[in-house]
Amino acid sequence: MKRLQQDGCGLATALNAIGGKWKTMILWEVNLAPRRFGELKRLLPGISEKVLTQQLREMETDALVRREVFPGAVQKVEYSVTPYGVSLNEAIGVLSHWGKQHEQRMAAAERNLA
Amino acid sequence: MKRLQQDGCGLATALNAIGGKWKTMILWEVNLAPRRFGELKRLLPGISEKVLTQQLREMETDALVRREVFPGAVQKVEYSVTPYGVSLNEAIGVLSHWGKQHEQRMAAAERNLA
DNA sequence: CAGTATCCAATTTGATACTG
DNA sequence: CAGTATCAAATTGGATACTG
Repeated sequence: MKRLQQDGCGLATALNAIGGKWKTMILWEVNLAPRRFGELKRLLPGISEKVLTQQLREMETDALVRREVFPGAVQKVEYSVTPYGVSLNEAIGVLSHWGKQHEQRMAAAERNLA
Repeated sequence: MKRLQQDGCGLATALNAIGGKWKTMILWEVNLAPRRFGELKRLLPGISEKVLTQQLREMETDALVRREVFPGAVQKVEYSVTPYGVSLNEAIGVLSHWGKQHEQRMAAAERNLA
């Protein structure tokens, strides 16, 4: 992900954190429960392994998720949300709420173009 | 702008509304005061006329901004924020706030990669 | 299982010249 | 002034095969 330029109001930082088509959904899933790599792949139909890996690595760098390896006969890696991730998820919730209130209207506006 | 698929939680709607590199800044500017096309071009260094036009049209479709033409010897077009735009701007404010609180930490994390 | 490595396609953004 | 029209460049996302 290319990072946006800082804008002095903090928004670029937040948008960088959720940039990429899947990060908000990944954050949502690991917020519900710790998830394994394969589990996330299954929960996010359509995502490729490459992209899932990329986004997880970036979120790990941003300390939104934590990656833990459990050694064993079968390798196991678990991704869980950090307190930072929890707080970001809450901020995102406000946006979701806005979207929920406006989705009917926006969808109608789109349709009226056709 | 390609629109995201609806996701049932409203987030896609909100992200579509602010999708595109410049929409949040455009919204911010017209929220401060009604702006003319040329004024926005000046206030958003680096944006091309094509992109500015596109994003304004989409925001107009979504009823986030209102476009008014004032006829005269010299043509004048003014863009102003709508109540919908105001409410979206407030939701975005929450994200900005999160970003503001985390930008030092995130910037440091980025640096530690190098 | 949990990734990497490649290669490719789709989109988005940008530069620029032109117009009513 | 306020755009349109083109063409090109930059990114991102996706499909797939392979590995420890």
